[in-house]
Amino acid sequence: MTVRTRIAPSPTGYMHIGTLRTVLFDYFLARQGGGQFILRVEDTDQARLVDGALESLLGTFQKLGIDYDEGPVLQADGSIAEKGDCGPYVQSARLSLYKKYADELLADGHAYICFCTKERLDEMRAAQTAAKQTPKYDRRCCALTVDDIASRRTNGETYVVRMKIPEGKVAFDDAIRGRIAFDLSDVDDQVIIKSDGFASYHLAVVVDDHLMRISHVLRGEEWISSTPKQIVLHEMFGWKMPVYAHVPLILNPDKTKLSKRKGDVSVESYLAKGYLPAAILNFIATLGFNPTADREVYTMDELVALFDLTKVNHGGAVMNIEKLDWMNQQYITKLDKDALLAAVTPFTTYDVTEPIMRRAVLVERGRVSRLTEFTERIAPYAEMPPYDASILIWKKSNATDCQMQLSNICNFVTTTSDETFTQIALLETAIKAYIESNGLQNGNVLWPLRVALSSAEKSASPYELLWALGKEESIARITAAITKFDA
RNA sequence: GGCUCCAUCGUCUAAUGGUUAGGACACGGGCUUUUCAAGCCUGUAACGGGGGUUCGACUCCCCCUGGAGUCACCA
Repeated sequence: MTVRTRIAPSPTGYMHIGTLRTVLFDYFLARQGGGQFILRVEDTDQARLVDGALESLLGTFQKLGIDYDEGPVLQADGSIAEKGDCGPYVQSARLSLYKKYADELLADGHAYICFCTKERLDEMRAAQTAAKQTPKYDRRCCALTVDDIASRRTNGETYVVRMKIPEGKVAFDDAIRGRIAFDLSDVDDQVIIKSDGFASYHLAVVVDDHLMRISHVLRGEEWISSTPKQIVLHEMFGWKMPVYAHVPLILNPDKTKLSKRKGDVSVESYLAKGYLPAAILNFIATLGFNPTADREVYTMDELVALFDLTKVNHGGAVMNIEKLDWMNQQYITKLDKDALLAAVTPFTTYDVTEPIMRRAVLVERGRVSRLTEFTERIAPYAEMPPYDASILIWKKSNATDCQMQLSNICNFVTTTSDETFTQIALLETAIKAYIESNGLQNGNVLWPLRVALSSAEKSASPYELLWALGKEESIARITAAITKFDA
């Protein structure tokens, strides 16, 4: 069987972190078996439409580097096209299709027209809730005659179409959790066509999954309880059910479903905070799924090869941001130079193609866990911040010695070859040889040198600083430090 | 409240009847080191409770407890 998975987000303007994980699992499943991964957009709620939301969603797929085989595509000129032969892939363009299938259900007696107003429904639910009953539609409109319905429709009364849930039990085999059963007496007569003529989720998803030949439906755990409605719909149409797999929820620190109120829920916000796409992908893919027992970092190819639906955890997972930070740092460290510079560019106003700033980024990369931290870290390389002369003095030394050491090292740096300045290791060797041959103490020389170059008590090593700043700027900074003692 | 799902360190997780219950993040200590970071070594820390089944349960079954999700003309 060819695996055809799909993700079906509603276009809200951002990609939920939970959606991303489902995307990843869909992607892994499709890619490991030569299947297809399909993107479908569920925009049947007119009230929630957001301008430019689809473009933004597609843009996020591009930024993450996740490709799909069918669905809407954002083109270079900003317009949206589609690929695949099961289109359209946007539900608002499929209305006539849903209408047709709803009519079929109506004709077969599997659905009925309901004129009940929102007010009546609200009252009914309030009463049921007060009586500690599960809120459910009371089927009053089932009693309507054909003539009643015809006249009320011609009078312009608005109505919805509800599916008529039969009696009995229903069950399915979840690919992650195993068999899950429900009693249909607990299931409400779901609205399948809304009064504005749009299909509701339940009808649209069943029709689309069937028409698009979806073999595996991966979705969040919050959908488990609505699955019986979709099973019933499949039975009414006589269609084969896809395999369902409900992935566990991603949680707030308090273990409730991840929500905007309690933290960042969008992939875009993590991107904006300076997390690398690769780190986000790695981190989210291994939330609730553990490929091997002894490793944390995986490439997408490894994940595709190792992914196994039956190994997906059943319980929800709290996002451990500190671990994401750690993982991001791992990825920043491994980035090749050009990729690092390209990644940092959007996050800083400094020109990282300028030699000193470029080297500053390379030196500071090991001390940064998010891209947004670079600006602050490389600022001292662009302009020497003011500092107090007292911090130049090594704890085991004094001002007189400090000034002398700086003068001497300044002379040494002046006579150091340009060739030596091309590599951190060469600088380190040269400085250490200087200290050794003059019978000096590391601290007496290295501490003031480093502070003179960085202006800070905590910083990169003097060798890294010398390399990043270059000979000329280094000498200028050391000279400035020496004169501080004369003031 | 009904229905459904879930349950190993603080967090993410490994273990598929027999382990000193392993790893990662975070935290503590140490090494390295001029400082910071990184790296390396190392420490603290978990099977929710009760019954079964079994020679033997983290692993299988039941109950309890706890947590979560869901009960819309939102998806």
